[in-house]
Amino acid sequence: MSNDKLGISRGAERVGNCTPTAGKSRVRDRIFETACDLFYRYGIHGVGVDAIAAEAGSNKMSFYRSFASKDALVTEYLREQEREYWAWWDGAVAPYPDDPRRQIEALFEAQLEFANTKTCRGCALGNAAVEISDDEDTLSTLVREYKQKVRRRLHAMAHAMRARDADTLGDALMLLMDGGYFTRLVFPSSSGPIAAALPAVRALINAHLPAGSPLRR
Amino acid sequence: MSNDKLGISRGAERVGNCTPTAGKSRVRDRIFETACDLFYRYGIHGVGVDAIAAEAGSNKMSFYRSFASKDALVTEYLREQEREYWAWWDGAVAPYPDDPRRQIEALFEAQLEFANTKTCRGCALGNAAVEISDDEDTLSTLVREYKQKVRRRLHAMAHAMRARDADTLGDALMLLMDGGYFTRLVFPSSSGPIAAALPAVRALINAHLPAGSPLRR
DNA sequence: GCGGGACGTTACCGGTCGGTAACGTTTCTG
DNA sequence: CAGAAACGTTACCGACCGGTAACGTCCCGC
Repeated sequence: MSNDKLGISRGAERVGNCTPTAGKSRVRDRIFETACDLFYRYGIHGVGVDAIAAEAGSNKMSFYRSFASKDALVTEYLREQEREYWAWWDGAVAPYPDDPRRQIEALFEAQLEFANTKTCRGCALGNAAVEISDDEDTLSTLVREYKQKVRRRLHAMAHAMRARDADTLGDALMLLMDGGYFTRLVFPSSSGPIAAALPAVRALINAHLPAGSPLRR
Repeated sequence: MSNDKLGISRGAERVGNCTPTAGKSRVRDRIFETACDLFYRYGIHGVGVDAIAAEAGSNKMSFYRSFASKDALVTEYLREQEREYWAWWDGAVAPYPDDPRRQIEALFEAQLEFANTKTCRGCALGNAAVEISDDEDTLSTLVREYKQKVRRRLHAMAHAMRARDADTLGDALMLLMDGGYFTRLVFPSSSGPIAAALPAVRALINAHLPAGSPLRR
């Protein structure tokens, strides 16, 4: 009777010999994924470690064997969100190398697509900025540096287009993007103002390109 | 027989036979103002009733003599924020009746001015949307109706300008405005992207006005 | 088969949360 | 002046918070 009838079905991914560095604790990953999900849905202050561990099918003690504190988990959560965000960004931009205008449009197209998903609750890092106070140093600097990086990237893309007032254009793009995330919290799917981002982006870019630019459309 | 126990006096209106000591700082008002300040600065979930009462120089018991629950206080806080917001809006718009374009620009000028204040922490109602979950019905509907009203007003102003694609223009303005509030949480004073809102607004309006419109600038 | 690491379980800690009871004290007013 | 609001103070409640100790159990690699 090798039939495993336990309620919690462990994955069958335990194949062959496990490399000592790869077979890290499985509970930790489950807890972390659950934490990311709950933090994004209910906010950092709205979820306790007990709820996280329970939702992951574990318990608080196992949680504290994998994470030094809730704060450490939150930090890791924010870092993971940033990592995924840049992967998403690069993925949206990759099909159009050397075409900064198309890249920007692709970014806002991808954002609209994301806003259409049911699980979308705006920008995780931006939402964290609302919850955390300025005196929480490690968290707030993490969020601030993320936002600064977004800004720099948009500035760089505007410059690559040879736009006049490129920084101002980049800032305006950032306002449209963050405004989309912000309004998405209230307006379901893409029925809200976020649908107007892409046409606004196109109009703004045209307004910042010289009359004879080949990028005008 | 009818002994009025727990008579919620509710008597906030000093109208009528006004006693000469009108305007005495009632505890309820002090608590409420303190709560509004703390909620705005540290978030709704970040402040407890004990801290509110203490900061107002009172105590928890007196708090619960004036408010049925923390939830009731939060509801009143959001309503007050909305009231102040529309007063601010009307004040910014009032100098330019029958000039919708100038009204919109005045709104964004006022927003930039507000962003320059030290106490600015973005949009109170919008921040609340991040903190509260969708299943908190009264709060979330309050915020949603507020945002819908903002959207309708911007649509109306865009229509009043005889803009083509007026709703899209109004939505884009909303994105710029909310993006300004959102980014202000991270970028201090008006050194952030919010400074680019006004030029973007002007460019977008021009792009939505017919070639011969007298409102083009 | 044996040791050890990963994991579950229970109990507990001090603190804070929203909320209440009972009782004094001040202050205004009829 | 007397009464009654309005307000302050202390103590308490159950629940939950982040975090820890001790112990039991399983399972894997040697």
